[in-house]
Amino acid sequence: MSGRVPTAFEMRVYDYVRMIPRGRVATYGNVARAIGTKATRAVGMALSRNPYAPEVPCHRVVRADGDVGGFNGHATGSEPKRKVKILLSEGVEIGATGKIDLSRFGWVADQA
DNA sequence: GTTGTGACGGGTC
DNA sequence: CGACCCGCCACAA
Repeated sequence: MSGRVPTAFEMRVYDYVRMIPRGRVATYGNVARAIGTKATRAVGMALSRNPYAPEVPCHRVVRADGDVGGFNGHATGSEPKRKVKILLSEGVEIGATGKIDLSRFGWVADQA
């Protein structure tokens, strides 16, 4: 199994993402800001390494544009975005382009 | 210790 | 509108 131990930074990301409620989504920049950093990319990197899946709902973390991001973004034609389906299952509305209305589903820890 | 890259964001051309 | 660039922090080689 993985001999790699998650760093404190990654733990902050997981801890925040883990408490995202169902039917809501947070943006990378939002998470980065919430844990006290500006590295939106580092947040994505931590989620890519997400050893706590599916406990940590990485699919609930989307881009600031409302796009699902790159965790499954190679859905060309016949292969639908798996994470998108999960989000739809959780009650998140997604446009035909795969965009999410952050003004409605965008979640912030401050509201928790 | 240095270099490059990354599941990003925002600004500019 | 889309394409391009820069900057951000963290991590792997």
